[in-house]
Amino acid sequence: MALRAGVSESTASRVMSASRPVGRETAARVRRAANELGYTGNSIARALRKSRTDTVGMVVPSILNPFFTGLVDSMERALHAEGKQLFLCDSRQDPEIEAEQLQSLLQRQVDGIVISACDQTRSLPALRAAADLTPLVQLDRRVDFPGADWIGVDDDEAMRLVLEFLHRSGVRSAAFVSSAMTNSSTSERLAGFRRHTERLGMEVREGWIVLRDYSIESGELAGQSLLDGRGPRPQSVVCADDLIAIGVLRACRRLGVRVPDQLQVTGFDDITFADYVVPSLTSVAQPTDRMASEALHLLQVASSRQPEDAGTRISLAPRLVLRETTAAAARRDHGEERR
Amino acid sequence: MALRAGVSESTASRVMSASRPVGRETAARVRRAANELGYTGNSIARALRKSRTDTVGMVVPSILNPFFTGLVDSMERALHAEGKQLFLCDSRQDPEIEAEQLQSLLQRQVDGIVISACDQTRSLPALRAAADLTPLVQLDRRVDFPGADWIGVDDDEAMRLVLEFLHRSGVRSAAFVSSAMTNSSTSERLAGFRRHTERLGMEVREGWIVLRDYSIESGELAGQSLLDGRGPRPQSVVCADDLIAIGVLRACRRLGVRVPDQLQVTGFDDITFADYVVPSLTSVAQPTDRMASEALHLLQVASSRQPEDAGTRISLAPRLVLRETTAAAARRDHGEERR
DNA sequence: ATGAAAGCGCTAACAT
DNA sequence: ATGTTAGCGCTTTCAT
Repeated sequence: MALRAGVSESTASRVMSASRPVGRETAARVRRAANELGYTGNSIARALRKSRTDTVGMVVPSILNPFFTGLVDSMERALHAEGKQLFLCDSRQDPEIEAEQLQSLLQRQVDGIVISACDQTRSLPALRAAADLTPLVQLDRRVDFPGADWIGVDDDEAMRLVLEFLHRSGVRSAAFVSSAMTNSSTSERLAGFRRHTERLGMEVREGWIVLRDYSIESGELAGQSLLDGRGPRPQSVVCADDLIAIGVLRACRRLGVRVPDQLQVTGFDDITFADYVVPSLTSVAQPTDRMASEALHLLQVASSRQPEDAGTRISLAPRLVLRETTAAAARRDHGEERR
Repeated sequence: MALRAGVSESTASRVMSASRPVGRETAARVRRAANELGYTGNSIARALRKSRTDTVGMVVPSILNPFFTGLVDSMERALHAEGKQLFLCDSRQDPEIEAEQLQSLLQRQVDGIVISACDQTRSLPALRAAADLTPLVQLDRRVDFPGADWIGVDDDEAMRLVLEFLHRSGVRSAAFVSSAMTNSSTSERLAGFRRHTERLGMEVREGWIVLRDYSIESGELAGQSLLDGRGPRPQSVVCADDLIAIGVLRACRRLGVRVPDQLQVTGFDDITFADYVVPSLTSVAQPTDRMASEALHLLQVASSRQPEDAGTRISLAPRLVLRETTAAAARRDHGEERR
C-alpha cells in the first residue's frame, strides 16, 4: 500500500492512524491508494505492536435470561460507540466453563473483562486470577475479594422501594422468592427484604422464603407451594427476578388467586415482557445502559492503577415501575413511576 | 518461559501447540515452567503468524429480539465447543451500522462471519464486499448475490404446516401479519402463505395482509385494524414472528375476541415466551442449534473454496408446535407436536 | 529431537 | 515532514 502511494511504510501508518502530522498532499495520496486497494489495516498486527486490542470480553451466566440480554445489548452499544468489539461468553451457570472463558479472554489479550459471575464462592479463584492480569469489573452479581471492582444496583434501596410501596397500599405480610443463595443478588435482596419488612412491621414466616432458580418454572413451583392452601397465605410475594414473578403469576392463575386483589406480586429487572404479561408486572428497573458505560469507564481507570489499590463499588439507584400486579398506593413517593 | 525451562523458544512452542514430537522429558519440563509462570501464550502473536484468529463475527439486526438471542446462544455454544470466540455485533436494523460492523470484523481478521442482514437491498453492497474477503454465511434472513451461502428454515414448508393444520381444524380464511417487505423472511413467508391458502381454497382478502415491524406493538396495531369490526373478520391470523403474534393476542384480549374459539392465531420462531403467554401460542420452531453448527461447517468449507463456486443454500425443516391459540385438529400429521 | 533465524504487519523511536 | 530500523510474541522452515 505504501508502495502504491510512493511513500514509506511509516508515513502510510501515520496517515492511517493520524498519529503525527503528515503533509496534506502526501496524506491525500496515501488515502487514495488505500481506497483503491480496499486496504483497511490489520488490527492483529497493530494489537501485537501496541499491546492493545480494542476488545472487551463479557461473561454472563446465561444470555437467554432477558436481564442479561439487556445488559449485553447495553454493553454492545457502549463498546460500538468507542470503536471496540465485544467477545461474548456464556458460562451456562458453570464455574468451570466460566474459568475456561476467562482463560480464553486473557489469552486473547482483551483490554478488559466485564463479568457477572455465576457463583459467589466457586467463581472466586478464576476471577481473582483474571483480575490480577487484566482490568476486570463485575456487573450485577458480585464476588468479593480485595481490589474487586463492581457496578450494580442498590439492592437494599430496591427492597425499600418495593416494601414501602406495598406497605402504603395496606399490605402487612410478604413472601420472598429467589434463586439459591449462591449469588450476591439473592443474598443482598433477601437481606434488604428482611430488614425492611421488619422495620415496617410486616409479617414474614420462614416458610415464605423460597429459594430455587431464576426461572419461570421455579417461580411457578414456588408460587404453588406458597398458595396451595396448606399454610397461611401472605398478602404479597416479592420476587428477586421477573422470570420468577411471571412463574408466580402462572401459579396464581392456575389456583384461581386474583392478582392484585388477593395477592400482590412484584418482580425485579423490569424485562420487556414484564409489561406484556397479564396482569402486567410491577418491577424494579435496573439502569443497564448506565451500568455498561460506568463499567467501560472503570475498565479504563483500572488500566492505570496500582495493584494494592482498593476496589471501586458503584451502587446505582433502582427505579420502581408500577403496573397491574400491585394495587394503587395511598400516595406517591420518590423513585416510583406509573406506566 | 523457554528460558525458565532451559530450552529454545521453538521447542517451547512445539510443546505448547503439540505441533511436532518433542522428547517426553523436555516436554514435561516445558509444561512445568509454563505452569509455574502462569504462561498461556499470546493468541494475538499466534494469530499474526498463522493468519488465523480462531474468532468468528456474528451480526444480527437486534440481540433483544428473542429469536436472535436464541441464535446467538446457539452460535456461542457451537463456537465454544471448537475453542473459538464470538464477536457479537448488533446492527440495530441499520444498514450503515451493519456495514461498519462488517468492516470492523474484517479488519480484525475474523476467520468467518455469520450474519442475518437487516435489509434485503440496502445490506447488499457491504455484504458482497465482506463475502469477497472472508468466509461469510447468512442465517435466517437472506440477501441474494452470486456465491452467497445461506442457512435457514424452509419458509414454504412452514406455511404449509401452519395452513394445512388450520384448514384441517375447519378454518377457511386467514390473515397474515409480518414486517415490511425488506427482508427475505417476510417475502418468503408471505409467498408461502399465498400459495398454500390458494391451494387449500382458503379466503384471503388484501386488507388482511398487514406489514409493519417484528414487534409486539406492531402486532397489536395490526390485530386492532384486523379486528375492529369495520370489515369482515378472518377466522385465523398467521404471524411471521412470535412477537407479532403476542401483539395480536393482546389486541384480541382488549377487543374481547376469544382465542381460539373466535379466532385462531399462529406465530413463528417458537421463542420461550410463546409457551407462557395466555393462551399459549402455537408456533413454528426453528432448529437454531442445527443452524449454528451447519453455519460453522459452511465457514470451514468456504475457507477452501474457489471464488467462482456457486453458493450453498441449506433449508432446514421447520416444526409446528401446537398450543392453545389453535383449536385441536381433526387428526394429527407429520411434523406437528403437541406440548 | 532440538536450535537458529526469518518474518507475519504494524508502530515508535531515532534519524535526517 | 518523511524515511530507516527495530521489535511486539509467536510459528515455521531449515539446519544440525
